[in-house]
Amino acid sequence: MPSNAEAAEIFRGIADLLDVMGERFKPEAYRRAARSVDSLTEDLGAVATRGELRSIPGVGDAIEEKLREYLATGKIDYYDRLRKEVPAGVAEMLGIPGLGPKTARRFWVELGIAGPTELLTALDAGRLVGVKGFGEKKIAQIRAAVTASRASTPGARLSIEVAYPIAQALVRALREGAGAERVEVAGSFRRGRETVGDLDILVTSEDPPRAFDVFSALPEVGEVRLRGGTKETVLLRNGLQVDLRVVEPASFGAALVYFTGSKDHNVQIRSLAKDRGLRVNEYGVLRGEERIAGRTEEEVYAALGLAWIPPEIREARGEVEAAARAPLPPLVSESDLRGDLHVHLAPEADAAAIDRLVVAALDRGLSYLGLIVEGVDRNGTPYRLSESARGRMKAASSSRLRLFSVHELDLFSPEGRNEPAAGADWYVVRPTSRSPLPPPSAPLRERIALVAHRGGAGSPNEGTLSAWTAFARAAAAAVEVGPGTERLDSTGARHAREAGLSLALPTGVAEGAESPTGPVALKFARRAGALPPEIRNSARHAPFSGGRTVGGA
DNA sequence: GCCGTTTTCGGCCCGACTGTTTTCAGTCG
Repeated sequence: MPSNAEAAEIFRGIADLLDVMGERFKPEAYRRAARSVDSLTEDLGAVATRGELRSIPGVGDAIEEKLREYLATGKIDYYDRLRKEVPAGVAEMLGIPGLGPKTARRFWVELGIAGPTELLTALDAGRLVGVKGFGEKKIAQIRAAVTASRASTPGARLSIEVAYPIAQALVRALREGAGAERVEVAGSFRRGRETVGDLDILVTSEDPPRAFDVFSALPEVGEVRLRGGTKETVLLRNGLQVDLRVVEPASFGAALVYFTGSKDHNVQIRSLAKDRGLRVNEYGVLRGEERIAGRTEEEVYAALGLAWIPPEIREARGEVEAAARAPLPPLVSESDLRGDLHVHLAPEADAAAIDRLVVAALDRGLSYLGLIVEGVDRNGTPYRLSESARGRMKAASSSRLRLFSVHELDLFSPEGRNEPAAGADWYVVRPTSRSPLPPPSAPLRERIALVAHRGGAGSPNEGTLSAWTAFARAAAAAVEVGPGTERLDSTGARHAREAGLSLALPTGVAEGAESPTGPVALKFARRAGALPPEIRNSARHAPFSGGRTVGGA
């Protein structure tokens, strides 16, 4: 069964092998194609059927040919031939930090070292001593790296909702302790990718060494990997790598653009700059030696003739062309949200918990909440909100904040409930089987607030996603976006938008001020390019009432 | 191998950091 992920994986394998063989530009070409294939919202097979493989960024004649071969046969002959030329272990050595293609090739060709295991043996036998370019420190460094990469799993990425509180804590500590005026987390974290490989933090500071000292002394920090005049790299105790860079205020915007990426986005704006006789680097936009922009991101984009581009969509998917034509329409932001359709409280939540929730919701400027009073929890155990909490709901509901009761229904479960029970204002439904999903009954359809995904671990595959969005369309219901396996990630959200569905965003209001749920859900929706009118719980839509959708999409 | 309203051929981001070096190569992001 061919899959987009497998095709991308093969391309990355080809890139690694070409790297070792000393090719200059082909490896990047294959990696670019791999990234594009990974970010598709539909199966390659469907794209191929329409004859549109060439429209995928980074796919030209040669790679289109290889994609067709892969779809037809499940493999790519070119890859198999490369693998015969280069031992698997040689490419594997690229995974060792600090060891790149040049070194891997030298080990293989000059010393006959064909993998991490042989490398370790060679190190123990002292075979690297006296080899040109390998001094004492370099040898020690390689030994440490090869040992460490065997112990840990290199390249492991952390989910953004796990990284979120860590990033918040580091930012707070830098603001308070290091005298840093501006502190910003850049990189894929800022772009709102589902996972982050490391954190890139930018600060402005009069005294970089002090900022580094304060940072290295934080309890989260395990070891300092390297420290220069402007950059420090540390490894947190949990294994996450964090880069801290000190930037002057006049360059802060340029540095933020540069380190936010994505790589493909940066390449695109650089080549645009070049066309205009300009140069872009992390210090600014330069005409000759003169810096014409750099303090803010807006300034940097403006100097290139572009409107400011939100970080979440900087993926070289047409956003640069759009920003060259006109200002981009504002993506959904926190201030657009008017309510939450799907609030979970613990089963033991009492009347006081309702009161706390009301305060939190009013603090955030929300005007309605849909509270789950009955449903099924993640383990399939029936869930029911306590009597005292349910009793308090009526009294606590006011014209400033309306509280609605919501039933969660597992559709097409063995018990097979596809009919609304009495006593709920609206319903959150979770399709539990794959296609074909029969559409909901008419009385239920009227009162579905949103559809939540019920998947196993990881993102749903395209088949599941399609069946699920088809069901949501039949129900005229919004689909929920955000972290966790019961919601759509940004790729799923993009798919849903393309299918014409509106989205529902959790606010995390019941989870406390530190909860990553709301901010992460927002990033996912923005990454999918969602505008306020497409969000069911934005100001553009009134809440459900009397069993009817008001202003629904 | 990809890409182009200034190119169908000749480019392809560029600077920090480290280590091994007498001026630079490799790696990384």
